[in-house]
Amino acid sequence: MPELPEVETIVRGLKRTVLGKKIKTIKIVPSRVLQNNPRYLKRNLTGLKIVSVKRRGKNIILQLSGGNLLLIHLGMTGNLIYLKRPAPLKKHDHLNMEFSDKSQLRYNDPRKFGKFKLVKSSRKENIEDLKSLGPEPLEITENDFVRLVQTRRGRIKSTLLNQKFIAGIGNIYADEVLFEAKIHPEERACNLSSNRLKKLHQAIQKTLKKAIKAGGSSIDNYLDVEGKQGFFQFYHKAYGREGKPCLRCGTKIKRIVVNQRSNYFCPKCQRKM
DNA sequence: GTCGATGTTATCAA
DNA sequence: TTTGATAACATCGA
Repeated sequence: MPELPEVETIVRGLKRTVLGKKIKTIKIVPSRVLQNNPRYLKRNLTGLKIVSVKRRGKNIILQLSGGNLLLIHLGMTGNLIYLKRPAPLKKHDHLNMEFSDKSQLRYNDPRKFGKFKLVKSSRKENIEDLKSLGPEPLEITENDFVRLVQTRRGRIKSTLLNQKFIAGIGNIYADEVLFEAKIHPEERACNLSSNRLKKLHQAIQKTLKKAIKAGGSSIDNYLDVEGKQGFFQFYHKAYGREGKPCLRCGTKIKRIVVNQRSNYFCPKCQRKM
C-alpha cells in the first residue's frame, strides 16, 4: 500500500494530531512487527514527548524527547490510526500508545510486513534501514537523476522500485510515472536517452506531487491517520487498468508480470525501443 | 474449498 | 555487484 505519497500524507496527519503530545501508556501485542522486546519498548517510550515527525523514503521517523527515534515502516498493509478517545484494541493492532490527553495512536498491520523499531539516539547516525536508501525523488536534480539511471543495467521498472537507488517509489507510482513518460517497463535503464530520462524525472515530480495533494491512493485498506481515504486512485492512468482504454490513445492497457510484480502499461504509447 | 493476486523488502543463489 | 526467486502473512475474489 503505502508508497511515498501515502507515507507523506500520514506524516502530515501525525503532525496535526500527535506532534508535541506526551506518551502516557503503551499497550503491546507482541509480534514480528515490533523489533524491540515489549518491556524495553514500554520502558523507553512511556513519559516521552513526540518532538518531530519526518519521512525518509517510505519510512516514518518520530523523534522523541531525549533524542531517541521511533522508526516505522508500514510494509504492505501497515497503518497508523489516530483516535481521539480510548477504544479497545482491534484485530491486527500491534501497538497502542495513549497520550496524556487520552487520544491514541495505534499501529495496525494485518500482513505483518511492517516494522516498528525504537532506535537509541546514540545510534541514530547509523540506522541501517535509512543509510542504505537512495535520494528522495522530489529532491534529486534532473541531471543527477539522468546520470544515476544511466549507470543501471537492469530494467527501468525494477530500477525505480529499488529503494537503494531512489527512495519512496513503489509499484503503483512506478507504473504511473512510466506511463506519463511513455517508457516501457522492461526497457534497460542504461539504454534510455537523456531526453527520455528528463521526461521521466518530470513525470516523477509531477505525479508524486499530485498524489500527495490527493492524499495518496486508497486501494484496499489505505487510510490516513484520521481515517480519511485518499483519492489519487481515481487519477491512475495505468496501474490496475488492465483491458481498459489508454487515456491517451485508446489502446487497451496491458498487464505483464516481471520479477513477480504486475506491470500495467499501454503497449502503443510505451513501446520498447 | 482452492488458487492466485495484493501496495514491501530481507535474504539467498546464480 | 547485480538480478531474480522466494518467503514472510492475511484477505479477498474468481
